[in-house]
Amino acid sequence: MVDVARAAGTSQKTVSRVVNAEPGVRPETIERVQRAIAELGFRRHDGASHLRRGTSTASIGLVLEDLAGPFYAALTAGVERRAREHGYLLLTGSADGDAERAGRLVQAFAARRVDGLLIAPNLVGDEVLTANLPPDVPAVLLDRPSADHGTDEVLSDNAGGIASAVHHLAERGHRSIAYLGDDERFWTSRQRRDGYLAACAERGLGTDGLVSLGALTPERIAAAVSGWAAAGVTAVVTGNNRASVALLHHLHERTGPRPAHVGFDELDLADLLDPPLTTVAQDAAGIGSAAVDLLFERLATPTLPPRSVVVPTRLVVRRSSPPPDGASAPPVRNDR
Amino acid sequence: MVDVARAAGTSQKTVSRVVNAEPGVRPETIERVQRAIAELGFRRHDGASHLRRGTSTASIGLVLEDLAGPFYAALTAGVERRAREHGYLLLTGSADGDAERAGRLVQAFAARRVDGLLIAPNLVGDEVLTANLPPDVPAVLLDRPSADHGTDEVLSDNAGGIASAVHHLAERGHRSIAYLGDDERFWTSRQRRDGYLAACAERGLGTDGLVSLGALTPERIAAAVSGWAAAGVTAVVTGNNRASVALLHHLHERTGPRPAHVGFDELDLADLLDPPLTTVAQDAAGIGSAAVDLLFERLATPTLPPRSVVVPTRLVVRRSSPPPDGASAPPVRNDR
DNA sequence: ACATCCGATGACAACGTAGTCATTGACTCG
DNA sequence: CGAGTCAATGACTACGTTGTCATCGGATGT
Repeated sequence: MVDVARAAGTSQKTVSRVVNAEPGVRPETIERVQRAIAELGFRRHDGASHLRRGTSTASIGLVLEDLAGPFYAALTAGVERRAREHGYLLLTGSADGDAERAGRLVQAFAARRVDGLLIAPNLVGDEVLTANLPPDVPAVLLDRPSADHGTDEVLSDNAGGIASAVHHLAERGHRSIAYLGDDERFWTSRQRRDGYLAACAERGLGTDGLVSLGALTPERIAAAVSGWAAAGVTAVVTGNNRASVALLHHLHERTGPRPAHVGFDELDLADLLDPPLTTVAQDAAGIGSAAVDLLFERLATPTLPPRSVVVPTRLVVRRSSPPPDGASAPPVRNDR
Repeated sequence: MVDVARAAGTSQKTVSRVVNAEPGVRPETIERVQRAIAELGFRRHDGASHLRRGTSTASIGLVLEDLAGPFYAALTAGVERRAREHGYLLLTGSADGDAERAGRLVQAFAARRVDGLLIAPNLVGDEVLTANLPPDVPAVLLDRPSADHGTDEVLSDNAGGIASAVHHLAERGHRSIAYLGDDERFWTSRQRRDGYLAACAERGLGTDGLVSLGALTPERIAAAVSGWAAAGVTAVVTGNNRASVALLHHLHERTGPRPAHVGFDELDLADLLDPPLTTVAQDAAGIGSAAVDLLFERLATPTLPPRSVVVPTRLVVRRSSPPPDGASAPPVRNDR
């Protein structure tokens, strides 16, 4: 600004006025200053401006597990869109399963004076995570609960989504429904398993020996599926898209009767599979924008009590979930 | 720092020394200062530090078309990982097809004094884009060429990738190979079409009436495919994953002989489709990390001439690209 | 005992910007 | 014609930090 002022023959303060479109500058002065700005290629230093004004940086930090997954990508897109609507910029970082890395990201974001943090890595333990959250920066947890519900959180309706899958299958006549979940370290994994158990209990369906949680190795899946077949299982619910894909791979490589299948998480090509996969679609972008909304509300009113938002899921019925052999025809369409 | 200094009974400068681990502070003083820091929850203001030091902000800005797509998500993950390895933070924003929005993002990033820009939106016209690039911030274009090659760029081997698809099909005995591409506004769309034309010419294959570029509406695809069938086409190459999916949908909903099909861009579930789709896989993460590498090289040596990096593609042969009827049958490999 | 040196520390300025307040000069009004 | 008003502008300072240089007290050497 000093250079511009010299070029325009004014003071630095007048340049500041022109840059910020403050009133009280003669039109011809504005003109001179703007010409000097254009000539010198001047651009205001936002950091210095924020420092002097004491205003916020108009930015938020998003910590993810891994940007490349479809769920996190859609979530990030939702966050970014809503943030941009408010004129905020988005800083992103992935923890990649490393709690220390997540902590460093949080520290780095806080040091940059982001206005708020959105925290989504689901591999990092609750204790580690909440212990590392700076107390002076508003944070919203995404797709994971706050340890003591002392922080705003946005969750998918995991239990309800799984329940909708179970009810859908039960209504089509399935009486023995199994659950294939991912590693128990994931909170969502445990949560969905519990949703499955609750829905089955509500329906009076047995679940003994029908739950398999753990790493999604081909061996484990083969063992689980063959055990279930022997036990008369006619339908399987998978707890996330990695489990769905793993089960699909298994079924793809083996012959024999195919259980009905509903997968949690939408798959991009679900309707091009054979058969098209019935899924419980999560609204990842909705989770992201809801989190940004919570954050802005807290920025406006810091005294708000911690809130928890549950984003509904949507059951997308396709053809992988027909009634079991011998059952009556389902309402929507009749397969096999 | 002033508050910390008061609490620790030192000067603010000594706090600065402790915070930056500068030598020449008595251990007990360090101890006192650190206790005060912990008590007050002090955290250094990185913005002020950068301002005073005159150093860079250790951040880069990434402008995308749309974060939610798998290509951009993988690209972003590659960028973020490499940036983090250098201790840099990543600012992201989506243009969503709006050139003005892309321009605003660039301006906002530049005002935040990012050290460099990575520009990937492929819907924004070259002229608009390059006109809006600030001359004083190093930029790398991703997956799109620089108008006059005056800027560093990282491109996928579009022509080579398409050529590998054409050669693969030709070697399996196809003599009439069609090309289904996305809207001609996309540079990659034109580029890949040209790659197809060149490869066919090299093989002596005709292409008259075998090229269809445009919006991927069901009507257009149906018209193109039925025309091609009449013309004796036995294989189709699709120019991006949206085209692949569109063609798959069309083939899925219709009966009759199925042309061999190779799709540009990997699909997550390509191997679960029926038949599993042969694809030309792009290394999106590789494009991202290569772009970051180019950027850091330019930051180190600003006088470097503009460079262009081409990231190779990889042909993933699956079962959707068998020889035409009448040729010998390949089980999994076996050509022609 | 005195000069010297050195480790530890603090005072001050400056990075680029914007808020506060004073100054200037032209203009209006009685 | 003098006082008052007002628009336009600039001088100065502070935001939180770090580089430079000065200061201070004690230990060392002769």
